[in-house]
Amino acid sequence: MVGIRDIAKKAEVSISTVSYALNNSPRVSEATRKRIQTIAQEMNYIPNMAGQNLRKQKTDIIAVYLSSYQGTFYSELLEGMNTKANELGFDLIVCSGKRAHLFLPQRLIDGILVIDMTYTDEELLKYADLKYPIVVLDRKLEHDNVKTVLLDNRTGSQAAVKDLIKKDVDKIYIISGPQKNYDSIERTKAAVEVAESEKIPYEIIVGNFDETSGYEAGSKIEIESWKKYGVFALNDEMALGIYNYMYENDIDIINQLIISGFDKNKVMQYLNPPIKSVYYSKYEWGAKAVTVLNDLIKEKETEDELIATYYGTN
Amino acid sequence: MVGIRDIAKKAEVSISTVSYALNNSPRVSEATRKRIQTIAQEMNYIPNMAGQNLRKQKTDIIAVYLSSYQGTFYSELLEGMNTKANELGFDLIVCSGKRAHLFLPQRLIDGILVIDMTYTDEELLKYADLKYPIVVLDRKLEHDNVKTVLLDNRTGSQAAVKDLIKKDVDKIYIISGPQKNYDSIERTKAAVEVAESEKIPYEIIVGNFDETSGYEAGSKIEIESWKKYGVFALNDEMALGIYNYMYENDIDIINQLIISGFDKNKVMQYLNPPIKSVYYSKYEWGAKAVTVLNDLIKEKETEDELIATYYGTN
DNA sequence: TCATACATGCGAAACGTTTCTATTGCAAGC
DNA sequence: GCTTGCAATAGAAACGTTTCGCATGTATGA
Repeated sequence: MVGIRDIAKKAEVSISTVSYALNNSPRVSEATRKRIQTIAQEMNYIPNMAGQNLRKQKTDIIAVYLSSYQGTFYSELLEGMNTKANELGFDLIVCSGKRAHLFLPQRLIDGILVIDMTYTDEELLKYADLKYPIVVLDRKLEHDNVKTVLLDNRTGSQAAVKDLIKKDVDKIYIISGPQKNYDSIERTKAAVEVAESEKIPYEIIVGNFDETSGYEAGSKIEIESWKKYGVFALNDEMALGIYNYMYENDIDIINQLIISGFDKNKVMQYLNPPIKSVYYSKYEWGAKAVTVLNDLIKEKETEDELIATYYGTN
Repeated sequence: MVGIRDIAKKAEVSISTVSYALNNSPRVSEATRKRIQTIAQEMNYIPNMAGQNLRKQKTDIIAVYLSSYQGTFYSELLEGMNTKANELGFDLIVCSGKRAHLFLPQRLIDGILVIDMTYTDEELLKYADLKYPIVVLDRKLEHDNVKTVLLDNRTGSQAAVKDLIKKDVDKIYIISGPQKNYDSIERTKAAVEVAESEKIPYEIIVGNFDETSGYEAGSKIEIESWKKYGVFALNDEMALGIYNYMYENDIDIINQLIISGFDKNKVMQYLNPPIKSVYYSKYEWGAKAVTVLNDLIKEKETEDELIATYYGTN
């Protein structure tokens, strides 16, 4: 392992000079800077992060905490985060599971992006009290050191329900996610508002955002043949479950029952008929979240953000 | 930030004693160990990784290098890796993009799992020369310090082609991936062997593992109405592209042309008709890779591994 | 000519741990 | 009672950097 010392020896200067040279500090002359840098190159010097981290008390690494790697859902989000993070001079690492949760207090990373409901609000607020920079994407949290970058669940949900109503459905089923889930609550609220203001009967069935719960929800929908139904599943996994149930039970998914989803998973467009879904740029979502986190870390003024959503097949 | 020093002061012992106590060393008495540990608890002490890493010259972190987060492909693989890594006392982080590539030489991590063709063989071998523990999942590499955990591409491919032949196809199209891609080469080889030994005409169309290239490959397949064709796409993305092309061009995907894929993506089963695909446990693949990496890090004897594949709709 | 300023470089401390070696005190063995 | 041995603890060095404060030498201005 060649270190800064070895370079100093070879270049016959002090280690501090080497450090300054390698960091392009104006405290060394142009000449020695160049000289040292080429020597470092020749010796294949690579700085030791542990040493740097210890001294600098920062790592320029930020992390996303995911509850699981499952699901196609995250890919685009992560791409957005990664690109923006690199742009801002950070490395992004992705972690899942409770072990990684020590990275932040252990100062291995400079900040976190949370989209993982297995972390409780209390836990996160505790970290926030300790001034660790945190951005959450999966809940609303009130704290000076925590920022939120959330979806505009309202607009998309409203559009979805209005679309169902336009198709002349007689009743709308809203298939919600877990009871305390922020997105689920918001989407439900917006959907209910539209249904009520348009005076369309509606019913809420509680699911938990996975496909099985959608399937089960499907079985709870009572279908009378002379009526037409709209089903607004609050995410696509559940929409898929409902689709499967209806398909297996020979329900006409165009004329008798219309399904709308949320998230615009790729699968939806391969279904026959395809299912409309609320969509938004996961890429932009991820990028925005990182931008806000960066502001937090650099102690710039920063605001909570809202990511726009749209509705359609697009 | 409460550190080991603060605890020492409070407990009125030396910092070395604190360190021993916190690490459950037998060098301190049971009594003081307990005493110090409760004090540490009370003070909310969390060890500083930078300090530990610097001193211990290791981090107990391993990383997966992915070329992108794109695609549902990785989810299960990562779950397998993560679970096994935690079991073995490691944290797993997921990195994508060229920036992260310094983590290893910078000693931020103890070893890497590579499934990212943007890293060249030379690059990896250079690291291997430096004794960094590396496991590759996407190529075959001959080096004492590099182990491979690969798919058994042969068995699955052979089964897929045999299945097509059993369906009485008159000709088989093999849609390959990138020319130098290890998996693609192996799958092609195995497929060709079967076709030749069974004396079925075949043709290879070069794709690049993405959906578009599959679509284009589809357009290159010349269909004569009195013949029946088998198409073996070397991954599911391309199979999907072909499916789309055929669907748009009204080709009968049951009687005129049969598509087989590789990887068993979730989407495949929602297609109508569903497409058969070669499958294998990505979870097991990931877990095995981590096991081998662990052996390498701990300098245990270890072997290259081969992950079994199967064929079907299951 | 002398004081001042500045460019350049050096030495040393610091970051928070772990772990080797040294010291102390006490019990056991003769 | 005196050595020996061991358990328990303390001291100090080390890991690899960065950065503060200081020293040196040279150029500048009056």
